[in-house]
Amino acid sequence: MPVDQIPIGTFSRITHLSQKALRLYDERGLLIPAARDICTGYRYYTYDQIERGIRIRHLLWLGFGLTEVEAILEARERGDAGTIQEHFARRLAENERDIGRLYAIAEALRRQQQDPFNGGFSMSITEPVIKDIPALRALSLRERGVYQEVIPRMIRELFTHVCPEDGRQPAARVAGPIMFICHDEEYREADADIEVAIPITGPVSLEEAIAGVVTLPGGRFASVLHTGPYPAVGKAYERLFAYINEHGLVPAGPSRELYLNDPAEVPEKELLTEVQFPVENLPPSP
Amino acid sequence: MPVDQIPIGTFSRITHLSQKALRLYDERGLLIPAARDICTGYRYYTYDQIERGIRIRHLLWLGFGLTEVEAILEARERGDAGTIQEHFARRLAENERDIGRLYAIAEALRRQQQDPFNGGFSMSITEPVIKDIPALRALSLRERGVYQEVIPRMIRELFTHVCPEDGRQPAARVAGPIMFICHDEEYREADADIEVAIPITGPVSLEEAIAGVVTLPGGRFASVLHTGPYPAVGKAYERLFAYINEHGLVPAGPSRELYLNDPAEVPEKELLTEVQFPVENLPPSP
DNA sequence: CGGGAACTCTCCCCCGGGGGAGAGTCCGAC
DNA sequence: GTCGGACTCTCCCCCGGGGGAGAGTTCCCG
Repeated sequence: MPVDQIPIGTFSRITHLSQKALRLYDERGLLIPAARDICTGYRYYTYDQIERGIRIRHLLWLGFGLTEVEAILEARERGDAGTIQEHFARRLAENERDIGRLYAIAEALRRQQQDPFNGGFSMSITEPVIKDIPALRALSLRERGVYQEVIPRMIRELFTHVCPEDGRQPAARVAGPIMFICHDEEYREADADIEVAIPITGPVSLEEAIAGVVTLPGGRFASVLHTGPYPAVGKAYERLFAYINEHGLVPAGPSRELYLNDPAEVPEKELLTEVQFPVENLPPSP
Repeated sequence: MPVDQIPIGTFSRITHLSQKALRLYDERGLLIPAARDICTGYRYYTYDQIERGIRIRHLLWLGFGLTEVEAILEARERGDAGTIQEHFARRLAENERDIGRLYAIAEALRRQQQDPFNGGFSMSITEPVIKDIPALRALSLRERGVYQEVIPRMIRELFTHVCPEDGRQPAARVAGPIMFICHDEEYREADADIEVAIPITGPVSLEEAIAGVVTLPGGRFASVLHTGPYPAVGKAYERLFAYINEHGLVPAGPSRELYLNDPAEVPEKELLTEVQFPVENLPPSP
C-alpha cells in the first residue's frame, strides 16, 4: 500500500479507537503517530501501526488500564510471556470478582423491584464492611437478665447520669451513641450477660459504685447497619456471620450493637442499629 | 441523642461514605450537612441525616450515578413509585448487559491464557462493531470465477492502473485500501460473482472498458477486523453472523473485505483484513 | 492552661476518555 | 483558482471520587 499516511479520522475508523483516545495515547506515548506535520500538528499513522492500535483496543476491552496495556505490550516485545500471564491471571481474578458483585447487585435490584410499597427500598441491611475501631473510654453498666427488660432499664439509668433531666450536672460528656455489648457465647433467653455502655470523654463525676468507667477494646470489626424495627435486627447478624465465613474470618470477642437514633424521636421503621463483630483472620490450619 | 453534631469523620465511619464523597455530595446538594461552622468551615451532620447517607451509598453501590441518585431520592420524597420503578428497571437491564459483557471478557481471558505461545495474544478477531460508512467512489472490476484465481489477478490489474511500476501516470489517486465485494448470496466454489475495487478520488484517466468507476453505497455496516493468514478469515464471518443475529439485525447487501496491508510486505501472520456486512434492523414481524 | 495528636479544611492532579468550543487546514469539485 | 464542506488541532469542563499537600482547628490529657 503506497498511501501510508493515514490521518487520524481514517485510522480511528480502522482501529475503532476514538480520535480522543488516539490523541491521549499519543500524549502518553502508547501509540505515537509515525509522522506529524510540524506546522499543522496533524497526526499521520501508518498501516503498520494498525496492529498496535487493535491490540490496545482489545486489551482495554479486556479491562486493563492504560498503564497495564503499556506494560503488557512492552513485555510482549521483550518476548516475556511470564509477565503477560501474570497480568492475565490477575485480570481474570478481578473479572470474576466483578461478575460476583454484579450478580449481587442484580439480585438486590430484583428484590427491591418486587417491593413497590417501599418505593423500591427495603434496604433493611447494608453490605457488611470491615473497619478498624479505636479503643473507647465509656461509662458502663453490666448485669445479667433478660434482654427486653434489662437493656431499656440500663439505658435509662445511664442517661439519667449522662444527661439528667432534673437539672443536675452531667456526670461526663457523651462522645458517641449508646451501645450494647453481648458477652454470651450463645444466645440465651434469660440470665444473659449484658453490658450497656456510652462513650464519654473528659473527667467523670460519679461514684464508681453506680457505673464503671471502662475502656472498650478497639481492633478490626465486621460491621452492618440495620434500618427498621429492632426485632428484625437478627437479619443483620445472619448477614454478618455469612460475610465473616465467606471471607475466612473468625469472631474474636463479644459483639456490639450501636443505637444510632432514639426510639422516642423516630418511628420504629427508621430505627438505625449498627451491629459490630470483632474479627480475626482464620488461622491457617487447625 | 443529644449530641447531634456529628463531624465528618464520625459521619463517614457510620455511613461508610468517604470524606471525599461527603464533601462532594455537599457541593452537589445531595447531602448537605445540617450545620456548618461559618468561621472554620467544619461540616456537622445530624443523626437524621444518616439514613439519607446510607440510602445514597446503597444506590451508588447498585450502580446509579449521582444524578440518578438525586432523582430517585427526590421521587421517593414525592412518593412517586413509578419513576423509581423505571430507574430500577433500566438499571437492571444495564446490569444484565454488563454481566454478559464480563462473561465474554472472562472467556476471552481464559482463551488467551491457554495460548502462552502467542504470549497471551491469539486475538485473531476483534469484537464486532456497528459503524456507518459513507458512499465511496471507486475503480472497480467485476468478474465471475474462482476466488483464489480471480481475486489476486484483479488486484494486480487494478494496481497496474493505479500505481503503475513502469513509469506511466496513475489512472487516479488512491483513497483507501483495496477491497473485495462478494455479490453471491451463498458460498460457491466456482463461478462466484466477484468485484474488486479500490477507492479513488479526483479525475480518472482510463478507458471505461478496462475498469469502471462506480459508487459503492454507504450505510450501516457490522465490521470485524481479522489478523492472521487469509484462509482463517472464515472465523471473522462466523463471528459477524453470530453478532448480527444476536443483535436483531439482518444482512442488507453484499459483504466486503478490506485488505489493510500488503502480503508482499508483512508476514502472513500479520495480515489485516476488515470484514464488513451491511445491516438493517430486523423487521418487527415476518 | 498548654502541648501534641487527631481532625478538618481547601486546592490540585489522576483515571480514561466524552462532549463541545473555536480556530485552523485540507481537499475535491466546479 | 477558489469555495465550501469535511477534517483536524488545542483547550476546557464533566464523571465519581482517590491520593496527597499544606494550613488551620479541635479536643483531650496532664
